[in-house]
Amino acid sequence: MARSKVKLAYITNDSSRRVTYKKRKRGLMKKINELSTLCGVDACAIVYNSREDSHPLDEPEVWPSREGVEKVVEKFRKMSTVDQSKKRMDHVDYLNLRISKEEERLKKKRNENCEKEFILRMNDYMQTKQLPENLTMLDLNNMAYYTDMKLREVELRMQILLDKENKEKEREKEKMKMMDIASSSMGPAPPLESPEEASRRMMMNPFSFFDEGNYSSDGLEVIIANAMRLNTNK
Amino acid sequence: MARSKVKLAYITNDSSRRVTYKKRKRGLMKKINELSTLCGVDACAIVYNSREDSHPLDEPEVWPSREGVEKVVEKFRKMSTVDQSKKRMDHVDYLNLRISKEEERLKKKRNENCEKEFILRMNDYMQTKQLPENLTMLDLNNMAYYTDMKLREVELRMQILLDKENKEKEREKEKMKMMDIASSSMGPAPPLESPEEASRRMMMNPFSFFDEGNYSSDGLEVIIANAMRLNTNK
DNA sequence: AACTATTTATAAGA
DNA sequence: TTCTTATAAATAGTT
Repeated sequence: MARSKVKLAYITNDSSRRVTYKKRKRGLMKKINELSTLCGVDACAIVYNSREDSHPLDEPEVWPSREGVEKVVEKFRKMSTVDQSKKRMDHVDYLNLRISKEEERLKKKRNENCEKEFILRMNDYMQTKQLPENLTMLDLNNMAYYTDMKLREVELRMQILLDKENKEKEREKEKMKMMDIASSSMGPAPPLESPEEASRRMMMNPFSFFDEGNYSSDGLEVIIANAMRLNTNK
Repeated sequence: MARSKVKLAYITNDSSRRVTYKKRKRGLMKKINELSTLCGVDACAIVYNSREDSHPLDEPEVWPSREGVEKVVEKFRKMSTVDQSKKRMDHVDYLNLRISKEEERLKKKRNENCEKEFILRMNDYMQTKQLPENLTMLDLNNMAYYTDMKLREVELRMQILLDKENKEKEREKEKMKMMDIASSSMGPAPPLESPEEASRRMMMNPFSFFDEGNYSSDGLEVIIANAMRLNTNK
C-alpha cells in the first residue's frame, strides 16, 4: 500500500512475502486489539504461517490468547446453531458486497475523471484566448455547462456579499431608530433575490455518461437533452 | 485515527461506538482477506457484536466463512497441543513486546526533538549574527558539534566534486594516450584524500542524553567527554 | 451515508 | 534484517 499500489495476489517472491507477512500480521493484530477495546466486543483471530520460514517468537499467531480463542469459538458455535440463518455473512457474500461497492466507486471515479479532464482542456482554451477548430458538439455543450456553473458561483458570491451589506444597513437603521425614535420611518428594504431563484437556472451535470449505460454513445442524446434544458432554463 | 487521535479505550457514546464498530469491522475483514491472499496462509477471524444494535446482514461476523473458521480452529487445536511451547505468543507477550518497542521509539523521538530544538536555536543565533549572553557550556559544546558537522558536510561535498574532476582528467588523459601513444607518459595523479581520512574527525553526537540514563544530569559529564573528544580529534 | 483532514499502515529502498 | 520514507489506506469527526 505504499511506494506503490500492490495487486491483491499471492506474493511469489519468498523474501518479500515473508516481510509482508510479518508486517501485515502485526498490523492485523493491532487492529483486532483496537476493535475489541474500542467497541467492547469479543473477538479472536488465528493466522497460520504453515511454512517454517518464520521465527517462532516473531509475532503472535493468535489473538487475544489461546484460551480467548477457545472461548470465542465456543460462543460462536453455540450461537451459529441458534440463529444461523439470521446472523451470518460468509466469505462469498462478503466478496459480492465488496465487488458491487467497488463497481460503484469505479463509476464515480470515471465520472470525476471525465470532468477533470474536461476542465483541464477548458483551462487550456482559456489560456490561448480562442477556441480550437476541432471542437465537437459535445465539447461545446460541456463548455456551456462549465461556464454556467462558474457564472453561478460568481453570482452566489455576489449574493452573499449583498446579503451581508443589507444586514449591515439594517443594523445601521436600527441604531438610527434607537438614537432618534421620532424620526420618519422608511419602508422595508426591497426583497432580496431568493436563493431558490438563483439556483433555478441549475443545469444537469453532463459528466455522467457512466451512470446511464451509454458508455460508447457519441453523446448526441446528451447534447439534445442539455440543449433543451438550456432553452427552458435560460 | 483521523480528524483526531483517539484514546484506545471503550467508546461510551452509543451511536459513535456503533459507527466505529461497523467501520473497523469492515476494515479488519478486508485486512485479513488481504493477508491470507498475499501470503497464502490460513487465517480466520470472529468478531461478535453481542448487542442487538447492528443490522443482521450488515457486515460479516466471521472470515472467511463458518466452515473456514472451523477448519482453521481444528488445525490450530491440533498444532497447539504438539508444539505448544514453541509457536505461541499470547496477548500478554504481545503487549509486552509492543510496550518495549514503543519505549524504544519514544527514546529515539526524544533525542530527535532535542536535536531539532537545538538546531532551531542555532539558526536564531546565525540570523542575529552574534551569540547571546546567556549561553551555557552545554550550548557551546553543542554548537561546536553542530558547526563541525556542517563543516564536514561541506568538506564531503568538496571531496565529491574533486573526485569527479579527477576522474574527468583521468579520462582526458586516456583519450590523449589513445590519440598519441608515442607521447611522453606522465606519472599517476597524486592520491586523493581518502574518505576515511575525511571522516576521522567525526565527533560523537551529543544529542543522546536519553540513551545513557542521565535524564536529569546537568550535562557536565557530557561536556567534559565531548571536550576530550574535541581535543583528540582536532 | 458521503466527505475530508488526519492518522496509520506499509511497499520499496537504504 | 531493521530503519526510513513516500505513498496508499483507514478512519474520526462533520455535514
